[in-house]
Amino acid sequence: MNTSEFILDKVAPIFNKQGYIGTSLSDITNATGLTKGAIYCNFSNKEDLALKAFQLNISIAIIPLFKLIATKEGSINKLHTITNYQRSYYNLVKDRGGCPMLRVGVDTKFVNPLLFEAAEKLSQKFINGLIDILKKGIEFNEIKSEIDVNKYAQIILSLIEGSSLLAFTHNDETYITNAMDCIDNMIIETIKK
Amino acid sequence: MNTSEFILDKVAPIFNKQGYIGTSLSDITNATGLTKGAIYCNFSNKEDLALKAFQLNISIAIIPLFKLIATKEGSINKLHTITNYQRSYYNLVKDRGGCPMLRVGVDTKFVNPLLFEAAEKLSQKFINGLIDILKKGIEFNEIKSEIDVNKYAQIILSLIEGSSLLAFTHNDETYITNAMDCIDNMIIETIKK
DNA sequence: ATAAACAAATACCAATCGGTATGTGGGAGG
DNA sequence: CCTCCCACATACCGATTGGTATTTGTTTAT
Repeated sequence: MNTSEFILDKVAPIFNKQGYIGTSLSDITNATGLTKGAIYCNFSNKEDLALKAFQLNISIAIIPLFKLIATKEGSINKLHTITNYQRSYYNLVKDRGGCPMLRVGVDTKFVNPLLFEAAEKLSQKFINGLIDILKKGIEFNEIKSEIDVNKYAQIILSLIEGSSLLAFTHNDETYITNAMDCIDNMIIETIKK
Repeated sequence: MNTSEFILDKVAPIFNKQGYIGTSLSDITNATGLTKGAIYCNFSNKEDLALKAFQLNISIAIIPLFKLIATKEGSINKLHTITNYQRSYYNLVKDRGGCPMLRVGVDTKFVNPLLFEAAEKLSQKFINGLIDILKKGIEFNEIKSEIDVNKYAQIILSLIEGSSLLAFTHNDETYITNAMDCIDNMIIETIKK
């Protein structure tokens, strides 16, 4: 692990907990034990560091899910893979300050266009992935053809993000497990053939 | 409208857009046209101002829903009142930076315990209200007695908050309307007798 | 052996942060 | 008419902000 990776490893959870503006250069130097000289030798500025910290956070929290889905066959199976992944999501990100997509999405919209765009794109990628799963499910006769794929994709992601938010505001994992139960037992049951 | 109210009126949307740390005293003086002397004459400090700005934001965005529910009779009717209110929520808060409960919930957890506690309590009040509606629905034979009231309360609020988040990250109101359709057509239909 | 290249530390910068102490002008009460 | 009071403005405070220029120390290549 080189110095850049070391810095990101120490700093990514802080950015996710305190936000972009809420994380100062002294927070960063304190956490790493390095000086500003070292930070600016490895990153062009605070925004660059924050963006790469966000990428590290999602590479731990969200990208593994995308990769996991890709290995699975069948739309219903892929959807259950998502809910199953999400059931351990609370423990996965609890020490890192919660869902990074959620954090950056609300935190940076009016404050940092670059970071917000990254969160927006990731969220759109998630939606597109869900739409793709549903469309393929219709194509391969797993899912009813009359359903609005866009609508169900939005509902599923709303449940995922909303339950993640509430789980962390109340320190209560059951928000996530109950929301995933809803997807498994109600939503998937009504859309599948 | 006195000076305190004038300040809060100008400042509350800014706090909701930029967050607690992201809103500086100069943001506040610029927005109001007043000086720091006037600000600190009406509020004891920045935290006090932020807390009262949050209370103003929820008095516009969320409290009206609570009051509206109280005027309605019947659990199913109350639930539809919530989804109906939420369908105009995007336009209600779009110029104010989105849902204040969501904003403060993610923004202040590791940064400002006082503000976070306020958001946490409001969120819990929302959940308790939902639980109460569901329990009364069971009591008065509107809702199936075997359902887990806590679970459905969590699911409904997850859909509300999650769809609000996504609507604002993508500037797309349909996230909310589709999530409310889900509550109206799927969730309420499966829990009612 | 020496010089170039590099990463990191040190020292420093103007600007801004939240907050306070003092000044001031205008309205109310005697 | 005077004085007190109070809301707000002005001026100022130390601390911290993000960022940079320079220095130091080590490694590498010639």
